[in-house]
Amino acid sequence: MARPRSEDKRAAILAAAADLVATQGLAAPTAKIAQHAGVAEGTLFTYFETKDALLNELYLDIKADLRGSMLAEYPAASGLADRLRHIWDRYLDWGGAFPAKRAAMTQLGVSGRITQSSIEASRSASRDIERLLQEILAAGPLRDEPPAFIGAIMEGLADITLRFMAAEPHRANHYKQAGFAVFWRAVSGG
Amino acid sequence: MARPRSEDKRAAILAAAADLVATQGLAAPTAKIAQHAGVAEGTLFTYFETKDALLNELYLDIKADLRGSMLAEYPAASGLADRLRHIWDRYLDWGGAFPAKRAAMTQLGVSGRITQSSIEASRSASRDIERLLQEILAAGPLRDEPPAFIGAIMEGLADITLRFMAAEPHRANHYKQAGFAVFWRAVSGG
Amino acid sequence: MARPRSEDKRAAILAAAADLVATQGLAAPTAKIAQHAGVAEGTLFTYFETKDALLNELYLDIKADLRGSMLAEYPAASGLADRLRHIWDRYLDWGGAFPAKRAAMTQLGVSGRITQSSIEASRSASRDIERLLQEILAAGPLRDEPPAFIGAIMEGLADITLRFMAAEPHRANHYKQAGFAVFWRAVSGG
Amino acid sequence: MARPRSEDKRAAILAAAADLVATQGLAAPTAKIAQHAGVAEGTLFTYFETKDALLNELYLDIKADLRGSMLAEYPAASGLADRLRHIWDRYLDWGGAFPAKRAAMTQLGVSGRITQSSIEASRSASRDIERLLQEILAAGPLRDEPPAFIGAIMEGLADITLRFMAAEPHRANHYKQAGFAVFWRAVSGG
DNA sequence: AATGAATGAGAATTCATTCAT
DNA sequence: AATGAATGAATTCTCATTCAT
Repeated sequence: MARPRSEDKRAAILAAAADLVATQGLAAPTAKIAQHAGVAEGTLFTYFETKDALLNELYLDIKADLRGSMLAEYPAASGLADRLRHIWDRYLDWGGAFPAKRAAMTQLGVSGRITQSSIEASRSASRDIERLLQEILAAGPLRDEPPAFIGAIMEGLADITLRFMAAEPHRANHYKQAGFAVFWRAVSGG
Repeated sequence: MARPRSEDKRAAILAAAADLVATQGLAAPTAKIAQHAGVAEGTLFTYFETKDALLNELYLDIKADLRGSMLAEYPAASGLADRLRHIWDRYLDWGGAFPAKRAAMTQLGVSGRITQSSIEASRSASRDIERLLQEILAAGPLRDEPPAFIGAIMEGLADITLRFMAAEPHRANHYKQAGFAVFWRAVSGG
Repeated sequence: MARPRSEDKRAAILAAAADLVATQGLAAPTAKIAQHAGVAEGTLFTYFETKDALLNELYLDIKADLRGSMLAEYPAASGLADRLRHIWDRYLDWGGAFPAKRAAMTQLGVSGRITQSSIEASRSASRDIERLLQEILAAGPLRDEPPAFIGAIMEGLADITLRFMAAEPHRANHYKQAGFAVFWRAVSGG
Repeated sequence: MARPRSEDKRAAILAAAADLVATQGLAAPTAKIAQHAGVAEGTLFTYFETKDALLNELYLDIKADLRGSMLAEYPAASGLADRLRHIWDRYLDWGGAFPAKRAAMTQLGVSGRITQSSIEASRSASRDIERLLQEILAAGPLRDEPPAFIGAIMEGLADITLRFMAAEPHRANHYKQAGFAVFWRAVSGG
């Protein structure tokens, strides 16, 4: 089992899962996911051994996608605030561009169905970003906190910001700025 | 004339629901909730018309509980930082004391099964606290943001802090302080 | 148990049962019947030991009611056709006046929940009418058939007639006549 | 490519449903129907979306079966009485041969769970027979009544006849004749 | 490998009946 | 006697997973 042949199908199933988990939560039936992906019910299980396996792979997939977005065109040579701003903006842009992925990520995050090892895996792949954050903030008040704490704060503030951006689209830009200002103050000390 | 409905049973069902939703998510079966509460399966439905009704009432109940905790012994006469600190501490103490309620609240919050009217109801009951926050922060950089935004930031940062407190209990106190410091900087500008 | 005190309540329960059985079939919940009758759920069971007992008593009650209607003002001294017509008219008038009773009677009749002894009881009480029919028809082609057969034919034709009267109210009178003509030909031989 | 849906299973489920509805009424559980049909509980729902859908298809199925029986070997060239007698006999033979189907048909007919569109569908398929009846009876006293009225009369008298045939099997033949005589008089006027 | 029918263990409710008040 | 809360078996339907084709 689990001997995928077509990478396309695998991707289609993951995308369908993201969409349905976003809109219907974890209760989204595998049958619907398969249908949405354009494959047969049974096919889903040749790509993912169980529904939980699918959810875990979806989690890793989305996290990797987000990471990729944040690191693309990273201005390594710019100043501290610019680099932080780059990461922030990329996070929010990604969240705005792929609301289903973001919503699915939230669902999965609190679901209790993501295994410890998936969490570790994602976290260790995020080490880059955390190191970045840590380095950026080495001079600030959070210099002695674990990078995961700083990462969580960014994620949390970004999520809230995205929520308000979505709720009041015409003020999206305002919230994007305001959110960053909050984050910047929180981590830089002013 | 007949047996009156028992407030105890209602409370037991809500408590059981909080526990099970916290550990197993929204998929927690009503049968298990009833059993956990020490009543028959059918009894649950004499107190709550449907599972969704139960979840909504649980949501309101938990929110009200948290509000009560935050406002108890509120030091209305103290200075700004003290009052903010009171709210923060109460939030975290409550979260530490009732981890199941907190976890259930998170699950319910992202579940999509809480009706708009439940959210409104809870929000309007929270107006007090939001007004408080807003008043406290009237001089700071967030003075022009909607109180809900400020409330969400507090909630978000408090949740993250609680997560780290739970993960590293021996450093709980450290995180409580550090979290408040982050919050304070975020909203006060220094 | 089953020691009724108020004849009114008993009657109210029977009436409510007739209404609900007519509209919702035998699946009509006892709780709804009780509510409709203005008594508590439990009260129903002090008047009728079980739901089946209620249904059987309802059956007998309706049958007795119908019998009463058919025999009232019976023109014993008139000619054959007049007497038959009287019975026919009374049946249809009753069915038109109490559609719920008639519908309930139909439901109960095919339900398989009316005991043999209820059926006997009702039949033996109908002996009067059957004897009447038999006597009336003593000269006709059905003179050697069991009275129950003749009774069933009348009931069957009357039910069909009522159905068409209900479906086309403006032609109700026409069907009443036409139905009788059919019945008369069937049993009198022309 | 996968196992095709089996017409046999579908038929087995319908047959099981007919049997159980005949003996236990509409309350017959889907679980028992499935078991009786030799399939898993869930399988029933791959062939029929809901229990109501099953009941409706059962209704249509039985009606079609009966229609087929009545029209087989129809002696189109014979005289009026012969043709009518053919239809009558076929109806009674069918009812005697498939008592479960007949009983189920009765239950379904009064259940209120057959949709208007099922009734229409069946009725329009019966148009042939009704036209036949009407044509046959064109010269009689019912020539101006709607064919549905005539059809209902035949059905009603046939059902009663079947009931008496079943109750007194040794006189079955007698009732079959007597019933037809009643019908013939009723519709032909002599 | 792909399909979708088959499976049966649950899930949320309902409801006749009992029983404490 | 009257009430209506309490009970738990029974019901319809869903869904992850398996398996014949």
